Parts: sequence; C-alpha cells; structure tokens
Amino acid sequence: MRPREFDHDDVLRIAFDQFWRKGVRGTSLSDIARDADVQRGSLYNAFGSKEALFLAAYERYASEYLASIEKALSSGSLRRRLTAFFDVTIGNMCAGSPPRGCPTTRGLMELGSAEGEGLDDNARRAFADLMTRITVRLEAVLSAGVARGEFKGSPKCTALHIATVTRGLAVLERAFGDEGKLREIASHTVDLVLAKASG
Amino acid sequence: MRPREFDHDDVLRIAFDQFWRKGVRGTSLSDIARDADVQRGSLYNAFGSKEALFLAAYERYASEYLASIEKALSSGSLRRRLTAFFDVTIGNMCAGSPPRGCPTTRGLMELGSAEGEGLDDNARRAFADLMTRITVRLEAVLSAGVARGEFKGSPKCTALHIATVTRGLAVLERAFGDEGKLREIASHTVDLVLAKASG
DNA sequence: AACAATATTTGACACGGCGTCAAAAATGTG
DNA sequence: CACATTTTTGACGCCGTGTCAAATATTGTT
Repeated sequence: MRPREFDHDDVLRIAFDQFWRKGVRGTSLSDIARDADVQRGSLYNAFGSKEALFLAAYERYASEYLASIEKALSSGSLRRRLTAFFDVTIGNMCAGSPPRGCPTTRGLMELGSAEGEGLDDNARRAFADLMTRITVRLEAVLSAGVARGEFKGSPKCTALHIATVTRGLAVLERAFGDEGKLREIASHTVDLVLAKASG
Repeated sequence: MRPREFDHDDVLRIAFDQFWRKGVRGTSLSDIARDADVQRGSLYNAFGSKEALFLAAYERYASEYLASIEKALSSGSLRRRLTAFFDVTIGNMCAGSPPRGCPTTRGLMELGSAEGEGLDDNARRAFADLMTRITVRLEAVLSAGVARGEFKGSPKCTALHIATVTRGLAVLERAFGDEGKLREIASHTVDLVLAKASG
C-alpha cells in the first residue's frame, strides 16, 4: 500500500495550534492543510472529520497538560502545591500573543452540549474527562494535606471548588485578558481554602 | 418610506432563543429567518450582520438578566442574598431541555478574543460588561455586609472570587450537566466566603 | 390625484467551509 | 510484470455569510 506522505503527529500539533489560536469553528481544514503542507482530502482520509481531527489533537494536548499539572501538584507544602497548580494553569491560558486562553474551556463551551443535541458529545466527554482527572488529583493532594495536618476541610468539596475557580479563571481571561487579576484571584482562593488550616 | 413588516423585538427574542440553544456559530440566519417569518435579507437590512444581530439580541437579554440578579441580591441577610444570587444564576443556566447553559459564558468563549484578532471585540465587551456589572453589585452587597457585621473580608476580592466561581459553574454545567453538583459547589462557596463572618 | 423620495423586501449572486467521491499515483506482493 | 491496497488529488454538492439590484410599499409634496 502507498505510504503516507506526512507525519501524523506533526499534523496533530499544527492542527491543535490553529484550533487553540482561532477556535475550532474558526479554523478551517484548508487552514490546517496549508500550514501542514497536506491536501485537505488527505486529512479527511486520515482522520475522518474535522471533529475527529480536533479530538485527536486535543487528546494529544490533554495528556501533556495533565502531566504538567501533576508535576506542579507533586512536591512541597500544600500551599506551595496549590500555588504551583494555579501558576501552571494561568501560565497556560495566558501564553501566546495574543493569549490563547484555556483550550479545554474554550472547546467545551464551543462544542459541548451538556446533553442531547449530541453532535459533539465525544468532544464534550474528552473535556469533561480532563477536568475530572484534574479534580481527582486535587482531591488526592488535599487528602494528603489533611493527613499531614496542613488542611482541615472536605477534600472532595474543596477540590471541586478549586476546579471551578480554575474554569472561572479561563472565562475571565477571555473577558478581560488581565493576567494580574487572574493571579490575584488565584492567590485569594488559596488563602480562602487554607484559611482553616493548621490554625 | 415603506414600513417594516416584522417586529424588531420579536425577532430579537426569537434570535436569542436560537443563539442560546444552538450557539452563535451553530445558528444560521436562515434558521432565525424561518422561525421569525422574515426574509434573510431583511435581517441584514435591519441589523447589518449576524454579529450585530446577536449583539442586539444579547443586550436585550443582558438587561433582563441583570435585573433578576439585582433583585436576588436586594433583600435578606448576606447569606440569603448570596444564596439567592446563586439560585438565579444556576437556575438560568440549567433552564430548558436540554439545558442551555449560561449564554454569557458560552458566547464569550465562542466569540471573544481577549485581545487583537478583534473580529468580535464588540461582543467581548458586551460580555465583559455584564460580568463587571454583576461583580460591582456583589461588591456593594458585601460592603454592606461588612458595615452590618455580617462579613469580614475584602469585598472587592470576594466579589471577584464569587464572580469567578459563577463562571466556573457555567463551564461545569456544560461539562457534566449535573445541576445538583453545581448547587453543592455554590453552597460550599457561600460557606467558605462567610466562614470568617460574625463568628 | 399624481409623483418623487425613501426604506424595505425579495431573489440572485459570489465566496468560502465541510464532506464525498472517483480517478490517479505509489507502494508491497505473487 | 501484474495485482491489491492505500493514499493523494481534484472535482463536486450542499450550506452559510454577505452583497447587490430590482421590485414593492409608504410618506410627503405639488
């Protein structure tokens, strides 16, 4: 059989970069094809559809991103871990010029329908999955904090709260583009969450 | 001059309903034209562009929504006001079947670029404006809470924190569609914010 | 009452994006 | 060398946005 003339992973990276910068619906397969030096038809042959291409590209990103989150959460005091978590999160969404925002949040609001209409339910699941994984990781870190006396409270509720704030930050980034404000909110959140701690 | 054959406000309501259900990019002017019994060209003549039509429809919604938020924040203890605020917010984003989510958050992530790329900067400003108004209102309520001894903390930081959580809830609604979870988070947030209060 | 001025409606058009298809091209295999 | 298989390539249909000119309906003027 005829060999493929392009690198699968290169295309995924190039595609995700465009999706991230211009949004999923704002990026055409022609754009990606031009950037990747591939014919548009080849993309359909290789991935099937725009949504499937996005999904593949997103999952590539998600595993890398999750790894960086886990690294940030993996050492130091609880306060240090949470601060590092927000640093990575905010750094990610404010990177680029202009800033590209959080691809998970952007993609979710652009493609996800909470139920039915099910056009892009696979994408929705992928986004929800990353959020769940992060929340679970946060909960584990908070539980460890309880065990060490660094934190008093419900790890489950608190992890969910922090995850919610994280998503809110992604929205505020789009609205105001003010990284300083995001960092203030993050810092205030850490203080609030740790207020009852070791006091 | 020839009189218009359709009601401006009716079209705005019909259009916003579609935008809300199917997203801005997922709604075509043909859809709206059919639903509103108007020719597509008439919409362009009356509003200029799809974005302008959305903007007009959104601003109609925003003023109504802001009024309902202000009502919720206007009576009772601080705890009661914040609870009512979250009730209205969550009720709004979970209404409809399937739930339509928060139109501000959805629209912002779909259209807004934090900077440059400036295609839809007017829309971004409209979304940011509503968020700012709500935050200002929250801050005023919290300041009043401080004056009455119901709350100890920074009204500014706390208002921003609550606004952030609100946006995060809108994202989680899309991801999981679990209204109960949203209410738990809201309740936990109120507890957290009021933890230092009147104790 | 006829007519000009003005705004709206209507249908056709260009352009671009998504997705499909068949034909052409490039490899491995008997 | 001929065959099977997969990828590439270019053409097509469909739909969405936005523009335009011609047709239509109303108001104001003479």
